[in-house]
Amino acid sequence: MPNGPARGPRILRNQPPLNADQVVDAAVRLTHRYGLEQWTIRQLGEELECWPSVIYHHVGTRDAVVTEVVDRVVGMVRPLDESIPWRQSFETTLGDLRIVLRHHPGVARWLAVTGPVVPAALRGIDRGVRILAGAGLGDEAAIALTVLLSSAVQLIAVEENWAAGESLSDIREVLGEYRDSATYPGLAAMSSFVDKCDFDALYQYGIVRVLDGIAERMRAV
Amino acid sequence: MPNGPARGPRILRNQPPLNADQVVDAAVRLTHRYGLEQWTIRQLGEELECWPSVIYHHVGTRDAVVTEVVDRVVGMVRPLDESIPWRQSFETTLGDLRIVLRHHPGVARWLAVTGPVVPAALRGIDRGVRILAGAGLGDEAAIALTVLLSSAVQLIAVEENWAAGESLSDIREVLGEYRDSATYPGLAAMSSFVDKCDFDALYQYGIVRVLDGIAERMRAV
DNA sequence: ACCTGAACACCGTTCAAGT
DNA sequence: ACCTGAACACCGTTCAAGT
Repeated sequence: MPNGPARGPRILRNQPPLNADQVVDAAVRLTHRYGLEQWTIRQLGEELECWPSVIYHHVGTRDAVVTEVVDRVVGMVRPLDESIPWRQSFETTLGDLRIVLRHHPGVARWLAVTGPVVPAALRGIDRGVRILAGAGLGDEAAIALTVLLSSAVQLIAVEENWAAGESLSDIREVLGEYRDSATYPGLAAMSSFVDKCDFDALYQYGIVRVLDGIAERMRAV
Repeated sequence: MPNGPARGPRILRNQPPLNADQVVDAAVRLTHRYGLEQWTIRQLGEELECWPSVIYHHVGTRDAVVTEVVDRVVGMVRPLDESIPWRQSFETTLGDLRIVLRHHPGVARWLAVTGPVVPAALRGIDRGVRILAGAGLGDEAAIALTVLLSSAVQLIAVEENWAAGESLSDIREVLGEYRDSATYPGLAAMSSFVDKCDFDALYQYGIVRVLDGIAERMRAV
């Protein structure tokens, strides 16, 4: 008998040929289940009941698969509405962005790190810049949208990370020691805030602060 | 003769024993040179002329070494000054933060992802919360500081990433195709903004927007 | 206490060979 | 065209053995 656990797929493919779409579909499923960086090419092969090399044949490297997954996920976000006031349009779409990204852990972090460089994001960026420019920001629209979007995905990434609590030094654990500290009242306040864990409020607060800053800038320009 | 390249350190240690500090020192050097996530335990062993297992003996896992590096780097940032107006104090320290983090690539991203959970950051957090609370934000100080800090490290991480241009789909390359697009004027504006690459301006703009938002909130509370 | 050196259980990726 | 299956060159980590 062969020793050790099976390395390849347990069931040999006796099925119609795979294509790139099916590979990315499976990768989106694994991302939903485990997170974008929590699955391996070998796991994806098991999900598809194929050898890892088949994935390379249809899509390419792991990075290429990941980029396709992000593109799919970003494509799920409802686009900005140009027929309503700029602020309301952004609040709606950014709220929807959070919902979609929370269903696909790790994608927010990827966007924060890599930037929104997938095809599905480009339409939204174009519209976002035009809306901000039209609302009075003019040439500053691009930089303002960059700040707004990177703040949004960063806040979602922070929230995912706090919720997971996977890191070596978990933030709640570290701050918990100062929960009732009289010598460090600031840390005590931060500790109780982190304990409450109100992520809706964190996201809302951050987005509103940036939007306020942008609105003020509109008045000044 | 032994085949293949040497796996272990080329020169055997004939030196005084190592300690944890020296291991972290070396890791800080490698971080400065290559970035926090660009060196391996084996490379660190070569830098120290020791076997990888020695690192585990003195410090622990790679994550533990990384956390120590981040602590050291955060400790280099000039602390918030409580004797000047809150806004000036933050602008100064956040400017210094950017300089320090840019000298140690990858640390900004680690802070963005993991949160400022290293000992060296706690004093700064305590002071930051107290300053904001005293300036009129009261109970909102903790959430506001969270938003401000996460925006700052995120903007620095973005800047490092754009400068490196390491990712599969480089942002300049992707946007470059729309540089003179008439059908996507928003993307054209974004492309020319990214091309200019004025990172000082990006950081400054983002920080000032968030500070403006916080200042407005102070007036409302 | 500190270091040696091999070994383990993973990775992503490549490639000649099969059908 | 698409899939097989082994192999390569890495990782982080562990551990018995040496001094």
